[in-house]
Amino acid sequence: VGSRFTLAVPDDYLLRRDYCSYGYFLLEPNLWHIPSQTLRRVLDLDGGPARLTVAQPGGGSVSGRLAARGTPLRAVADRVLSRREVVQARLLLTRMLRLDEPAETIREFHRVDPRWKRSGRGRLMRSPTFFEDVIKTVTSCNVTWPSTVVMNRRLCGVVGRGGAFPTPHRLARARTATLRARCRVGYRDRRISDLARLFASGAVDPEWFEDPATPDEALWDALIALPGIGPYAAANIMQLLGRYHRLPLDSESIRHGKAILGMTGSDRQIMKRMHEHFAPFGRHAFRSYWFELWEFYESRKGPSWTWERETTGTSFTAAVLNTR
DNA sequence: GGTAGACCTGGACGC
DNA sequence: GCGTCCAGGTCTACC
Repeated sequence: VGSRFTLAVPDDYLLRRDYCSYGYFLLEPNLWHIPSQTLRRVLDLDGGPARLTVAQPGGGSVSGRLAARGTPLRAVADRVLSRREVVQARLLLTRMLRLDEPAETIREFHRVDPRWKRSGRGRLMRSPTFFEDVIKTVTSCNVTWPSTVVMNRRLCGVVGRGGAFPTPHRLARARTATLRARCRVGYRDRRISDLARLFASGAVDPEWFEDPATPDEALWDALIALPGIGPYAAANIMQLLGRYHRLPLDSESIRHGKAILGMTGSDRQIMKRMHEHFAPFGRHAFRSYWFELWEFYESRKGPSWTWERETTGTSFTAAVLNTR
């Protein structure tokens, strides 16, 4: 029997809705277990990898009830964790689930964009570490979703310890040829390797990037300077850091602008109009943009907490793209 | 300042 | 089956 611990959450927090809120929830080592409506994931802790299951009591129903909101989360590990490891696991889960984002911030978002007040959407999941967010973003650039799924599966299976996401040190030690041949990252091999070395050596200090006091512009410049990080990736990492002012616009945004918002013109013009369209939402712009996209996906695939990781990898983008 | 072409993988399509 | 084409951001070279 493994260790158990609880996690307090903000009063609006609903695990299935707030965890299944961004595509990374479908990427390994993350797994949303649909029958039990629980989050399962391996964390690489001080004493080695541990498989955690996180549930929200009362949140297991797939119906639309919001009764479980604010109920503390229960985490169970598959082995005994030291006190230090429990602290570590709490910090990682808190970052991933954004449990330290106050309910008041979400209420403010709903005042700015009332469309999401009813569902309560507003929180976005991310990775337990800044490093994983950066690498996952690189694996999502210039590929279709199924390739991103494969890259993350292989990185965890080939390089990560016990199926966990690789640490900077482990990834820095992996040969680029291994990343290319076995992890299927293609030409990203060198960039991923370089990023891992920057983190492992301390040249990139996650604390500086995570610090709310770091100015937006300085953050942007530092991100753009990283290998494999261009304007889209930098803007996406900014939102993962909780800075929602900038929109990471990609080919999906163009599709959305044309199909849903009825925009016309060249791709370049649509990009510009998208930025203008969401600018009034200010520091919540990305949330407004993202939940519009998410609502479109859910209109085709049902609620995100019913999406199968294994089939979504191949069918998801195809189904969405067929609407063009 | 902007932009053409290369980068790699996997899915779609035509034969 | 097998070959060809294409989607998808970043980077370099060049204007």
